[in-house]
Amino acid sequence: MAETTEPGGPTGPSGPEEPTLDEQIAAYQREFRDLDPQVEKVVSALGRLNRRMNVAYGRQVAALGISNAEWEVLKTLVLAGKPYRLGPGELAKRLGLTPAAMTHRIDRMAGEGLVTRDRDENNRVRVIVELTDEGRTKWLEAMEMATDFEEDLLQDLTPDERGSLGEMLIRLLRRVEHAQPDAGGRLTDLD
Amino acid sequence: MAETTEPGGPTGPSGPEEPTLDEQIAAYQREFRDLDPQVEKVVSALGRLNRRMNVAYGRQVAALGISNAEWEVLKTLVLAGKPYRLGPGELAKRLGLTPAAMTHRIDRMAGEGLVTRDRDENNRVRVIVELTDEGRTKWLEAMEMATDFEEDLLQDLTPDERGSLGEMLIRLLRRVEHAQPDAGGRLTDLD
DNA sequence: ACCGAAGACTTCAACACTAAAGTTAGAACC
DNA sequence: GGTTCTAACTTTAGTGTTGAAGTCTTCGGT
Repeated sequence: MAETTEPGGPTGPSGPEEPTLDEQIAAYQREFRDLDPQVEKVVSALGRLNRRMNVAYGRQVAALGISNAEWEVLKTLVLAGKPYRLGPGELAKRLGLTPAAMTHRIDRMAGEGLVTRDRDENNRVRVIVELTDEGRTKWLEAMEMATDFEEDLLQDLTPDERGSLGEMLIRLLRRVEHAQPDAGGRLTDLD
Repeated sequence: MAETTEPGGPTGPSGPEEPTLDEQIAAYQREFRDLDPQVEKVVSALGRLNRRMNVAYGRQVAALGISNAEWEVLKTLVLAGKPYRLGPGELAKRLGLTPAAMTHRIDRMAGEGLVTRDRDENNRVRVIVELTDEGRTKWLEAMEMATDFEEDLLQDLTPDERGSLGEMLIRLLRRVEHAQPDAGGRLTDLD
């Protein structure tokens, strides 16, 4: 409830509250002098936004009976274009996973009928993972939900604002990609 | 030189390449008509940017001998303000973890001397996790690296641009928070 | 052709997280 | 004052991921 944390009385049965974004920035400034609040605002908002969005995506695809992880695989295969085929190694690289994790994920998805796993005829070392029709249908359903959600998310922004937001994000992206040439980028952690 | 099954001829010795952001959007438009490229640009850039940033953060804190996950805990405790104390349950809620995961994470961090774990004197059901001096020092070191990185990241943006970027992100954040009142927001998946 | 080396995936052991059941201290009630 | 309820944390079982070792196909030298 909208009650400020009252120190002193044994009033509050509830603990401390999660800080809002502004409170968080104020707290950092208190604890760490050398901080540009404008920079921190952008970075913190980016982080929070992405976390919330991932939670939202996760819930949506869960309604289709697939996990966020599986959806990522479907997206990657579709992005590869027809005939929607990639090897486990390539998939792993694009998804930022180890080959071992990829093997297991493909196992699962093949068991669910979302993809097939076959050896390459011409080179029997290689394995080919291919999207099934069912997998493509799932992708399409997820994509429809996702785009609806994304449209709604950006609803408050004018076309001009959308354009300049996208342009600025891409500039940031370029900068981080230039500084970090993707050398074995494992995601140590989640968000 | 067994070429990968590549439609379009023996183009190159290397396999298919990871799509750039523009290629990705073009591919989605090819596969999925009902797509606003401007929206997709914003969303895709957001996702990629966050992924790269997390990899970067992970590498930086790894240099200090801690994981990204541990850094999150340190940040949360510092944000709580002096005397840098929170219960496992509250920590779990703020980090989006289950209490079980929190127990184990605290175990580890207590073993490393980053936090202490004690029972509350007044209420022996509760446990208090408190940042140690060493933990606070780690946080400070990580914070210095992080802010340097963030300053560098935003270097190409003018102060006006930074302001409007932050403002727009906060608008998006509000929208997603309004739509999703954080009802048990578990991160089903990472990225 | 044969043998060694490299590449691509899989298997194995260890670790981290989730969901659900279990434990224990404090509160509420009669 | 004892029984039951609730809250806060821990333990257990199962899933998913990493890093390292293992397997099997293909390539390159002699």
